[in-house]
Amino acid sequence: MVRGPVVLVIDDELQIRRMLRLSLESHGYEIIEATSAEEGIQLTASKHPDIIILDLGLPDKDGFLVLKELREWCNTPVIVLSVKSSDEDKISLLDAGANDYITKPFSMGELLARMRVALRNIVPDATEGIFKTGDLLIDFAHRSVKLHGKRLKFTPTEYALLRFLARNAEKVLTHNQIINELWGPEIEPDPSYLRVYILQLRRKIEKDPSHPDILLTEPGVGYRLSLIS
Amino acid sequence: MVRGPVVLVIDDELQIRRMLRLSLESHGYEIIEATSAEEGIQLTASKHPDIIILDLGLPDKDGFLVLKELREWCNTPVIVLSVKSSDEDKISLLDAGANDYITKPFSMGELLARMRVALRNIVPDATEGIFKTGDLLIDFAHRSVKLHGKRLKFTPTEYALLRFLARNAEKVLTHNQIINELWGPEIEPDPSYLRVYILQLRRKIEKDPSHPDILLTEPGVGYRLSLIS
DNA sequence: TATTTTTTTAACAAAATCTTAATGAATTTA
DNA sequence: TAAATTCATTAAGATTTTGTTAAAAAAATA
Repeated sequence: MVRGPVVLVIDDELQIRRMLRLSLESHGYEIIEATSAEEGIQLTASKHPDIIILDLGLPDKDGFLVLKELREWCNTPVIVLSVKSSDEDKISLLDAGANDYITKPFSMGELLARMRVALRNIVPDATEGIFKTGDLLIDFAHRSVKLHGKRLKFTPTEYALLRFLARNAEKVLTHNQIINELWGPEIEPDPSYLRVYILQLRRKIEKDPSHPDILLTEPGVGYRLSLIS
Repeated sequence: MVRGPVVLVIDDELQIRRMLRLSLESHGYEIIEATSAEEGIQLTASKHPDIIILDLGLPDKDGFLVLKELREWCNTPVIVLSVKSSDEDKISLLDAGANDYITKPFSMGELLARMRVALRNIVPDATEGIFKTGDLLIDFAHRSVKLHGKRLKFTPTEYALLRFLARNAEKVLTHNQIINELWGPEIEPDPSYLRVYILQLRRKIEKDPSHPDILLTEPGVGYRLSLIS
């Protein structure tokens, strides 16, 4: 028996969940349901759905934040459902990583079609979930970094830098690319304090910070996180 | 200079084209316009746009057929614009390969956001941006150069020179062409230190730097990177 | 508010790169 | 063949970039 794609429906309204379950199952999908943001995030981590339908207006957390949190470590397609909303909301959700945005009431046929679009556009991502190089292990879902099995602490900026480098392992990232990623395009790209952060990361993850094995300098260009088997 | 993504707008209405051109250009896109389906298909083939905005209701051909035809040979993202339409039309267009569907009148912000979604979902072609000759392999996206699978280091100028030569493999490049590319047109074209860099490259990529196989001298003219199978 | 943590700035040391110049080898020209 | 031109090679000083430290400023936490 061929198992269809697994859909995670995150919605607190029973009506909608029931309706989606019926329609989706009759189209060969397998359904998982979450009734809160927290549960939704947990199920995403544990069940690895193929696609997520996220209703806005959950009781426990703003949909925008849910998406942001998900996108920190996974890029499963997300289709956002919402009663109605301003253009700004739509835009910010799409930019936060939503694949599509559908306004209620919607036609089931359209939702199904847009799900098919999202599923066929899946970007294969090698660095999903867990990253490993040498003795360093990063678990994006739990925002945890371990060296020799021992957990390390990172400030938000340090972690953002490490994550960006890890997501682009073996790729040379220019100073500007890194600064844009961390501080946004408005900030004057002054590499001077990028160096400070690089040093701080090296002090935490390298055996000998002045002779790095993992976080390498590419002189005149930027930095690169190397993959060590 | 960074060139923005190239957008092909296929629309017969001057008003819409003008509006899109203004907005998109102000957001850094480069615009190509087609006023008919036929022209749109031709321009897609000749100009290789990064994304296509296809208005339905073209005079010469049904939008659905245009999309079908495009999808036979290319998978550039297509966003469909349309005045209004039935759910079935939407669904059949999405299933025919459209990445998104927007109903007129639409908010420019939303169109831009959905374009960003479509552009970030593009699956990068792994073999694109990779150059190979003999045992030498250059990955432009990663800025990595490997010889026998071992990564080599290059200074910014060395890399710029190697990249320029590789991008123009088998072509004889004059001293002036190379110097213009690397140091800009203001610099007095003195070939003397181009030689220094050529030597440095040879030392890194050639088996026997004094009898180069790859980076060849064309006496009296310039240099050439040869392709070895 | 006081304390701690994190971010940002600034200054100097260290390292890498760029540029120049000088010399010998190879090639072309007279 | 000798002279002239072009090319290869080396090395060293100048310049730019990066590493490192420490302290001030800002933000978060108690």
